[in-house]
Amino acid sequence: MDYNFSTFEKKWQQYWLENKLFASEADRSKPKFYCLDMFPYPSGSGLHVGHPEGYTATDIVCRYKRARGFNVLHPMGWDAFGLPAEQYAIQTGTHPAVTTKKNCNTFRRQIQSLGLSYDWDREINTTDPAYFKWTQWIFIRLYNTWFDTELQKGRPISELPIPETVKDGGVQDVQEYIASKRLAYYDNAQVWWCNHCKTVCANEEVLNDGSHEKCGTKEVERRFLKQWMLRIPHYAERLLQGLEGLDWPAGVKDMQRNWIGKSTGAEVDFVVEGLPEKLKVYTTRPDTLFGATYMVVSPEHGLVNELVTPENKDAVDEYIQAAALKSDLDRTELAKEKTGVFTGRYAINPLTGKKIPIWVADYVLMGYGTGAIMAVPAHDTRDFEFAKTFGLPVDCILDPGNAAGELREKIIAGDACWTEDGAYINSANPELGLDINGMSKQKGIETVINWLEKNNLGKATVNYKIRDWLFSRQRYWGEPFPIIHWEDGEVSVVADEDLPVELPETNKYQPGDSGESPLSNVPEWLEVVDENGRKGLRETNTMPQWAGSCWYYLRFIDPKNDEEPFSKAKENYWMPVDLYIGGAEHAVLHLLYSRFWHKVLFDLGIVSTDEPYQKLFNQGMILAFAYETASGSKVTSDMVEEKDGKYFHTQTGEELKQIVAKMSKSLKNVVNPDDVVEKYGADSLRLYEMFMGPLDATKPWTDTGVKGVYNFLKRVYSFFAEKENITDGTDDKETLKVLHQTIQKVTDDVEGLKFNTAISQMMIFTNHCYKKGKVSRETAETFLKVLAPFAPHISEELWVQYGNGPSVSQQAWPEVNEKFLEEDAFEYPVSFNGKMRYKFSLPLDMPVPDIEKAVHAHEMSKKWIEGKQIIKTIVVPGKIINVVVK
RNA sequence: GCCCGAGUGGCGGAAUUGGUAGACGCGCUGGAUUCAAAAUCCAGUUCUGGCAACAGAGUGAGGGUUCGAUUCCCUCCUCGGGUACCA
Repeated sequence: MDYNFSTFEKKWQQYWLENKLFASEADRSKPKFYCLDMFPYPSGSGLHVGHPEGYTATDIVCRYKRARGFNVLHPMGWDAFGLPAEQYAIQTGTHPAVTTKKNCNTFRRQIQSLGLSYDWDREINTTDPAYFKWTQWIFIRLYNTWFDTELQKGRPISELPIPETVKDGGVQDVQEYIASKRLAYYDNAQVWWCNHCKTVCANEEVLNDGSHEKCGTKEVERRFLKQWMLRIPHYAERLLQGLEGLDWPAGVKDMQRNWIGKSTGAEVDFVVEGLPEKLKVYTTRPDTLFGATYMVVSPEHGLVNELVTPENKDAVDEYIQAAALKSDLDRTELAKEKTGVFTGRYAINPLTGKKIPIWVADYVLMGYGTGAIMAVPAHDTRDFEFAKTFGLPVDCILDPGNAAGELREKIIAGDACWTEDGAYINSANPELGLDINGMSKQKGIETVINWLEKNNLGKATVNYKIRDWLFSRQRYWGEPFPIIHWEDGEVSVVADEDLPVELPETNKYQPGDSGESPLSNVPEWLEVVDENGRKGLRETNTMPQWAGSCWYYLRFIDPKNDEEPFSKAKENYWMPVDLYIGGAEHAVLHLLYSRFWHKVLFDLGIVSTDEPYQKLFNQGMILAFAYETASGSKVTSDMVEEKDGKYFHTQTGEELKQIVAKMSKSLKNVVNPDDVVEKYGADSLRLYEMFMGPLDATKPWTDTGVKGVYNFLKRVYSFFAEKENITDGTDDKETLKVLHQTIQKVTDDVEGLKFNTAISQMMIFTNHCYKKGKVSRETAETFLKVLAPFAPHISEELWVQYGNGPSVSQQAWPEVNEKFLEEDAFEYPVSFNGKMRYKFSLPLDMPVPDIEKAVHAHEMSKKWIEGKQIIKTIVVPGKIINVVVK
């Protein structure tokens, strides 16, 4: 019986589609399971083999869950706004919508060719006005929400209390006050600008090396532009706390915690000589205040002009200008050498009463804390470097004790820096009633904060690294903001009933050099007039690509609703997402943004859960083998030949080294899923993607590996399609045991997302069938039910060959019968001093003393016991026997 | 620098409340089938020594706990990911 997958794979895909076998509706009588894939950006190059990895995993889980009686929601859609389609439009004049539609069609065809059990009636597209209408609707909700820090909760802007002092200032002041509290606001912001893409980008889109994540060029710089921002830091604590109850990889939680960057410390006010203003600093080490020997303000600090004395003005101005011209990249690249300049001004250390100089230096960032620090060079490495560079005093106030070893003397002398715990020295001022000498770090911090608060010089403070989210782009192909700027300065949102604000037709997609969006070139769209004849301009920025993916999981619940984003009853049934699988590259941004929006919607009573994604799993990257010469230069795969496990250049004959690298066109090692489906079938592709290794591991693709699973399916087909192999009788004990072990193992492994070992168990079962030659029809059908989630096409095909009606996908999952797994004897491995020497079968119910006797008397034991003394014998029933001899 | 994760045959990988290291697959070797090849089926395959029985070594390196360690603890090395003047 030949395994001609191509004769039936298409047939079954069509059957599933036409009969809507995987469509689901909210149904309270059944338990629900919402299983979500991170939806793709439909690029022009089509699916790569990384996509089906996660999709197959969720598909197996969904098919399994259905068989277990769950009502499964398993949707797919397109995150289709984005730069490539727009770049293509600039080059060719093709409207991005046209390109997008074409790419979506390719993606849909490719995904459907893998037999994935999506409910295609729920397909969504972020670029569809019927979808982004609601993205705009949510933006309006963000705009009309403020965060009540007291309640730690977002509330409607109509509930915002306006202080009397603000009211006294008039309407303008009230409007400004309200604007300052909205979660979405419009402001002049220093932002990253990419000269290549002609748009701003978020901080997080600019990589460490100063290149833009999206285009890879280093043409990014700082600019001041009017921008939309979202106040995500208000939700920092909620976003941090919310992680606790989630079933997410620990690494992703760590990365989010890291990104939020909570730190606790204190704000301290320093008196400045000759100025009425105090200089406020933030420090996590208020305990080291006795050691503060100078202060630093960032070049952008608001007080710099007051601080600088006339004789130092030129030098400081020059420094500030130079710092402003430097990109952040330059600042960090030159991080090894600290720069700075003295303002000429002194502050007073509140504990020592000493005059300490105030410097300006760019190692202090304006965006964190108060933009000013107290410098404790003896106990902070950055301050230490700075102090050494500029010859500032280093006063040690913490004795490291023996922990520092030989370093200790240098530290105490101020010639080295110590940031760990120790015992304080020189840290007392009897006049002020403060003495922390001898205390440990923890105690010291508490004591100093208490003292500062009592004396009104400072207070305990919490700080977060997370910044406001830059939420606008100067591009065409994105969601328009539902915002109008009126000629009198008022900013208003478009009324809900006037949504969506659609994109205008244009043929000029090229953004301006100074930050104008292409939308500003379309006057008939841009200019509006209200009923009173007041003129206004629409917001010409568009939303970033993150916007559409922030809430798509909610739209899947009710994708065709044009009255509301989704029905509340349906949301209540399906949420939260029970399993969310996607790449680790979204560990921070997408998942954090999405959680933020969700929490706002939760606070406003629009969704019923505080968190959107209950369980998250990251599939690993699929890599490919690549080849390089001894000097490290890469060789494309078509120039490589293998001989006896070694690799050689086909032209030069040079021996090459096999390495593992990302698939890339330049290395010519990209694997196209279409080719694999064509050659080996969809079931083989699915099975191989799962068999390669653990789902979360990065692993290299090999064609021989695909052949391996293809061979397995071929064996399955030729055995189970051969009528002579299938009997009407019953099976022997051994076969039933392997069958039920297989049900057990596959069940456990699917629950644990360990598909590779599930497949290996199915291989063991198949090998067993070959050894037996014949199995009962009942056993064969049971096996097909187990195989079906992994290789659905072949399972359907064999299922009907047994005279069953379609479909195996609608059969209940088989139950394990423990009776077939029970054993009455166990073949014990017998060890002597921990080394296994022989095996010995004994009844499982044999008492331990009898086992010991039997082992000591065993023929094979003689050799190991002779001339030695038995110290003891360890028997773990059903596991192992170990005899300790001497 | 800091925070995660991972190092197991020729290769992908399996096994962890501490209990037979190398399941399953690839590759390789031998056999059957064939005029022959492909395909398929069967057997073998951690390394070293030995015809074999068997013995010794063995999960990145070194140390420790234990009757017993791939699994737990300490020190170190290598690789991958994240992050970096965040006071």
